[in-house]
This record gives sequence, structure tokens and C-alpha cells, in this order.
Amino acid sequence: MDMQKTYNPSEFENQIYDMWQNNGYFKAKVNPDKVPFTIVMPPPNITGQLHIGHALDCTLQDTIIRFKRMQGYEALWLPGTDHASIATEVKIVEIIKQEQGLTKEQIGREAFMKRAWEWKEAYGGRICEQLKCMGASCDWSRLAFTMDEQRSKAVKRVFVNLYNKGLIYHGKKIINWCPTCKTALSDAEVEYCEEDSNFWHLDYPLKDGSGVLTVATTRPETMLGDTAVAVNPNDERFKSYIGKTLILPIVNREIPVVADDYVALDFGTGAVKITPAHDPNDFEVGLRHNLPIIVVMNNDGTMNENAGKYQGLDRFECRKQIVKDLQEMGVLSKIEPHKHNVGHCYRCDSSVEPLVSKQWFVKMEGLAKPAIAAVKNKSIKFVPERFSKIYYHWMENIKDWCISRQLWWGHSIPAYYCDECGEMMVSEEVPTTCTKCGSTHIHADPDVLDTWFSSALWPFSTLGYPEMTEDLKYFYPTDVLVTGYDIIFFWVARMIFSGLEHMNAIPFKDVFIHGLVRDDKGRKMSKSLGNGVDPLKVIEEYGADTLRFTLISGVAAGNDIRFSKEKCDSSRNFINKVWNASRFVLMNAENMEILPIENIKPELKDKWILSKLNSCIREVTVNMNKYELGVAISSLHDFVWYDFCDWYIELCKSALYGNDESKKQKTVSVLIYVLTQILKLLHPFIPFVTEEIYSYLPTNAGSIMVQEYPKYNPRRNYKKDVDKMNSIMEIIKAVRQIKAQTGASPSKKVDLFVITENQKLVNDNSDLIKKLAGVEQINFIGSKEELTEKVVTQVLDGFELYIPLGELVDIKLEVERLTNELKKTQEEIDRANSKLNNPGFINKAPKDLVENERKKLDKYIELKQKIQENLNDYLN
RNA sequence: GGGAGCAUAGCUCAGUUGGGAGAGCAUCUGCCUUACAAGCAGGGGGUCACAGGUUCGAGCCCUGUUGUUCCCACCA
Repeated sequence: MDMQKTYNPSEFENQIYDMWQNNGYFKAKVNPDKVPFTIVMPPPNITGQLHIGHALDCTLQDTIIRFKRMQGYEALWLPGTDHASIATEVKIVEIIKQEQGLTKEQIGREAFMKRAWEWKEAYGGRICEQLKCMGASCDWSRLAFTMDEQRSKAVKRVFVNLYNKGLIYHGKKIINWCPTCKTALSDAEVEYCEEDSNFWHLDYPLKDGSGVLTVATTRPETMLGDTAVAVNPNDERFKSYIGKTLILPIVNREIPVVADDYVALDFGTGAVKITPAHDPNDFEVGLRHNLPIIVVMNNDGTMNENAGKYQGLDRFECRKQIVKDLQEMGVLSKIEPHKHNVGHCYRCDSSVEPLVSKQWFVKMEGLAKPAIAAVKNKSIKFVPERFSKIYYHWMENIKDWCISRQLWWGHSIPAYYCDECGEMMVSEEVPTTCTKCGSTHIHADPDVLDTWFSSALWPFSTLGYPEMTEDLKYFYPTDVLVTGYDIIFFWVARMIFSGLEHMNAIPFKDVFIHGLVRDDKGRKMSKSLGNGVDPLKVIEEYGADTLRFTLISGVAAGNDIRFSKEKCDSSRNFINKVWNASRFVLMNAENMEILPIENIKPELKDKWILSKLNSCIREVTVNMNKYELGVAISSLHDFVWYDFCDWYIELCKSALYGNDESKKQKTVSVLIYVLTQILKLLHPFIPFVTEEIYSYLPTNAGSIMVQEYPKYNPRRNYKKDVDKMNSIMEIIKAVRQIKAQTGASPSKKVDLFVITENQKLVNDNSDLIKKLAGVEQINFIGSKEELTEKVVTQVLDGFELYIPLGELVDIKLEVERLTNELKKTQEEIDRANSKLNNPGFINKAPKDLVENERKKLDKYIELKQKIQENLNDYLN
């Protein structure tokens, strides 16, 4: 026994991780004799540092995969990282600026990519090393990267297939444009937030001089691109205006008044300026009325040549200037404060401009249908179920997905153009000659793909797609996807339709959704608040097991959890408890031959703990299968601490400290058995400390992580013995309670007089009662009359206890205690009576329940009578 | 505007087919009992947000109300 006296995780966590890895325990392979269980890791960004959210994600997945591995599945947890197009590009741009003082355009695309790859090689693996500190048991030999060669093949194949099926198209549409990142964004990448602004009312004069039409706008600078004003065809106020011509102020362009249902009668002025190039709705109106599209902004958010004298001004600068000019011209008739939603780039937070631009799109309608059906028909299950609603809503209202990005870091779009005839070619291989005119002057599409385009293929691209490999056949579909609710749209939904489209099979069976980790006050962790918790710091201070335990204890599917130092403390205390209990068992097991549990005839207390262990196993297993990790771990916590440590170990002490060697051997053997089961049960949650302790067990069979997980054994429920043991425990508790209430020292040995019909039970377990309750002698009496001393009384079900306490017996206190007991008992009787006197209950409630209630009533009536007798004795 | 979650002890939260309200932390009392003071024993503390309804019986199911958090949505 060379376990350290105190639990000190930093002394063994790293070595244990290396040991696991060196033994290849994380590796999974095609194994026809086993059932596969697969999780693909949501790939963290290469730019990312491990944060508490990763830590939660990682802990949940690792706990599940370790559980399944121990249950005998061929468990694969496949890790990888994401190239994170925008985030990484921003980072590299910064680096180049710092290193060389240059912009990306200045250093050029080739040099930029070279630098980016260098950075990826140097730092892209950081997060993996950090995951290892968490104990992540992923198969690192399969580490994938969304932009490596294999994944690039998958992306090309998918793009070309979709294109050939007509599901990808190149077209000029209105998209979300980030002027800072200078790229198009998908709808999902835009975050809306309410901002205070104004409604500027502008008077557009009629060409015929007969008056003005007033429009209201929140973005006056876009008026430079107006090509019409729309009114509702049913709006009596404006019927006469329809078809007339207005003169657009400043620009002096003639624009028509058109009628369109889109215009609401009861909002704004009832007349809407139409800027097809800069507003999604206006774009639609423009299409319906064949309006010209005039783009007035550059890619960086400055005004372009179509903006006339405003050319070169930033869009917000231009807004101020135009408002001022319009005001001076007398066109601005009203400024009304107005709150409205403004879209922001999810990466850089600058406000997004809707812009007409030529981009690549995925046609969503056909892809969405089977993806919806897969969840509807329960092929894929969301846990908790309510997230399927969110999924449906998004999928049912989905618009075409803009997948091209005007960035450099990412998958190139496999489209090529002939310089001479302009023919477009889409293929996996780079074409050398134009398929139409035979020219060899060909250039590639400059755009890259949305990062999520490659992430969407993750469950199969990581397993060998586009080749139908053995891995792919065996491990796909994967079993569960574990992720936060924040990326259901970005990722989960897209994986589902991609899997169905390209693999013709769902990518995973379950989607286990977890929430956000918040700080101790329930606030989101953020850089600006400075309330972020660095998981690596927590590991340093408490160890990875404590961090894992803390994260899982709070978790209920889909709910956010709060993280606090206090929770870490209590988790650490629990692990410390396990550590010390193990140490105690091992100390007693020294130089002792351990008997196999099958060869031991269990005593009452053994049957009790084995039954409790058995129900704990059931609880844990049932809840793990429901992804209720928080409930599972709390069952374990309670069993280990209360049943095993507080009771069972204490119950064993009289045997351990006695002289009967065979009894001692038997006791130690049961202790070792139960401890071993506990360690195995705990291992998926707190892998390091359980491995460390397991290695000290005389009976250890190698590494705990490859042992079989405990199974529920229906034959090991000793119900009657559990009841008997409970009676003994009740007696012990009663004596302790009496001591505490009378102020007797806990260490004071007392004599116990018992009236019972079950003397044998008490006799057989007298050593336990003596040891745990601090009792000197147990005497059986027939009636209270036999007692000569002043006593304190406690009436239990089947046992009347009397303890002579000499001068500590305070009659007044006793009367008070017994009166109180009497009151409680009477309450129970009343409660039972009110139920049993209710004909509805008697007739409609289940029979056993009614029967139970009757038994309780009888029991309490008897108890009451005895308490009353005792009370009367004191009163006399 | 639509949808979802949450509301239970001082604090953080469990409570899964409806059948006597639970844990951790905090608090109070007493214990250094040779695994553990990061501990042990004993205790106090709750109209389960509010109002109705279904039921013999509701923290749990239904309806409404209030408070709160979040998601979605083009109202210029």
C-alpha cells in the first residue's frame, strides 16, 4: 500500500494519460465481433484555446465513450479540428500586419496561404493537447482536419455532385455582406440585435409637380440606389399615385410609383422607397416590377461611383451627410425615433449590409424535406426532445444557403472559367483545357467555401468518404452527436441533410444537446466581463477529475449550468472521500488474500451493501442511456458517500478490528469487491483518480479503463435483508439522536434496554450497534417495569429503546420530546385516516397502495400507544 | 410578431409513467471516534410563482396570469 496520504491529482494525471495512450486503449478498429459505438467530436477551431464550453463538451463525450467502451462496445471517439475560415483569416491578417506591417492584399494570396499553413502547423494542435489534459480518450491516430487532403477530397466530391444534380448554383442575389470581413455571409451567420435609430421621413416630389410622396426609412443613405417607391394597391390614400413618376432628390433620377402587397397599410407612411440592391424585400419587389438594381456601396462599406458626390464616404458618414443635405433641401419632413433590428456579423460584430452580389448557393428545399422527415420519424432523436421543434422551424423556413466566401483561407470552390469564351467548368480535377472552346487559358474561382460546408460532411468525411471504406461501413452512422444548442443551425441541421444526401443515411442516431456554462451569477462568460473560467487553471488547482465532476454534476440535458469555485470544492471533497475510503480499504487489505465474491457467504450488512450497489448500478446505467449524466453521477455520489463510506465501512470496523481472522478476510474481500465496483462505476466520470486507485488494488487486472462496466444483477436484491438492516440502522440512529438531544457526549458508552419480539436480529448484530452507537451493553426486557433507573425512551417500529442516563435524564425534556413524538405520530395517523376514510381513495387507488396505507395506520396507532404509555410514566 | 425554457430551502439546482417535498453549499449544536476536519454525528429551514381546472389524490397533467431568460422573424 503506497497510496499517498492526501489526494493530489497533479502527481498522477499526466502519467496515467500517457499510459493509456501508449497502450493504445483509445484506438478503435473495425471489429466484427463487437458492436461499434461512435462519436465524432465537434471539431474545435484551430484558433481556439480550450475554454469551459469545450471542457463541458469534452467531458460529456468522454464520459459517454468510456462508459460504452467498458460496456464492451468498439468505442470510437474521433477527434479533429476545424479550419474556421473567417476566424483564422482574421488572425493571420493580424499576424501579417504585426510581422510585416502589410495587408493580405499586399503580401498576396500565395504568401498568405503559406503563412496561414505555417501558423496552423505551429498552433492548430494546441487545443488537442489541452483536451488531453481533460482526459479525452479519443483515437488520436485518426485526428482529422477540415482542410486536410482527405477532407478536401470529400468537399470537392460533394460540391461537384450537388452541382451536377442542380442543387448548387451560381447566381446574383441579395446576400448579407460584412464590410469588415469583406465577404458574403450565410443567413445563419448574421445576428440581429435591437438598436435605437430614427425613422427619417423623406418627401419625394412628383414629376408633374402635383405634390410629394413621403417615404420613411431607417437607412437614408440607401436612397441613392432607389429605383421606385411602392404603395399598397388597396391603400385609398395613394391609389392615384400608382404609375406616376417621382423625382429622386439629390440624384434627380425619375422613379416610378408601383403597387405591391408587401407594403403594410398601417406602418410608416404607407409608402416605401425601393432599393433593390440593398434590401432583401426591396430586391423581391424589384424582381416583381422589373426594377433596375443600382448598387451604391463598395465591398468595404464605402459609397461607390453610383453615389455621386458621396463616393468614398463611409456608409455611416454618408448617412449623416445625406440627412444634413436633405434637411437643407427641405426634403426631410420628420425625424422619428425608432427601434429596429440590425444584423451583425457573428465574427466581427460590424453591421451587415444586404447587398446584391454573385455568389454560390445550395438549393435547400429538396435537401430539407428528407432531413425533416428523419427527425419526424425518429430516426434521429434530439435530447431533450424540444430541440426538434427549433430544428423543424428552421428547416421548414430555410432559404438557399450562400456558401461562397470572399476569403482566402478555406476550401477553394472547384469551379473554373475559360478566359476566352467564359465557359464555366465544375470538376474535382483542375481542367487544363476549356471544354467548350479548347482554350488552355483557364482560371479558378477565387472564392472559398463557407467553413460549415466542410463541417457538414464531418461524420462521413472523417471516416473515409468519398471512398466507401471499411471504417465508413462499420462506424457510420455514428451513435450520438454531443453539442451545444448554439450550433444546431450552423452545424447539426447541415450534417443531417448532408448525411442523407451523400451517404443516403442519417449521420447520427441521437443529438445530445447541452447548454452554456455560465459564471456563478448566471452570466454568460465573456472576455469583456472578464468572468471567463480557464479550464486549464482549474485543472492546475483541482485536477481534471474535479473539473469533470463539477461540470457533470450540474448538467441536465439542454440546460445551462453555472460554474463556481464552491462547486469545485465540493466535487474535490467527494473525490477526496473516494480516495480516503480506498486508502482505508487498502490498509486493511494488506497481506491479506482476497476471496472472490462468489465464494463468500454474505452477512446481513454485506447483503445490504450489495443490494444498494446493485440498485446504484441500475440507476447509473439507466440514466447514462438516457444521457442523464447529472442524475447518474448524483446516484453514485450518494451511494458512495452515504451508503458505502458513512455506513458500510463503519459497519465493517468491528470485524476488521476484531480477532476473528476469517471474518476479517471475508470483510476485507467484500470491501475490496464493492470498492472495485465503485471505481469502475466512477471511471467514465473521473477517469484519472479511479485508474490511480485501481492500480493499488491487490486484485487489479491491468487498466481500469478496459475493464467491464458493472452490470445490474437481478438476483442480488436482498429485499428482506435490506429491511432488517434498516431496522438495525434505525436503532443506531435513535441512540445517536438521544445522545445528541440530551446533551450526552457522543463518546459516552451507554447501556441499552430493548423490548422487542425480534431479539435474534438485535443479538446477531449487537456488535454493530455497540460500535456505531456507542453502546456498552444490550439487555432485553419484557416490560418497562423491569427498569429501575431513570431512562430516556425511544419507540421505533418493532423496538422500544430505553437508555439509563442517570442525572442527564431531564424529565421536563423527556416530556417535551415524547409530546413532540406523539404529535408527529398523531399527524401520521390523521393523514392515513383521511385517506382511508375517503371512499374515492379506497375504491380507485391501486390495491397495494391502500393496503400499504392500512399497514401504516396500524403501525402508527401502535407506536402512538407505546409513546403515550411512556409519556404517562414520566408525567406520573 | 411567433416559439421555447425557467420560476421548488438563504444560494445553486434535482425531482421521468400523478401516491407521504430532496441534494450540495450556507447556517446552528456537539465531536480531533486510529480512511478522511476537504471529516463525523445531530438539528433548523419550503402555501413547490399566482389563479383556476382534471383527479380519490397535482411540484408533476390542462387553461390562464405574472416575472424572467433565450431563440426565430424583412415590417421599410
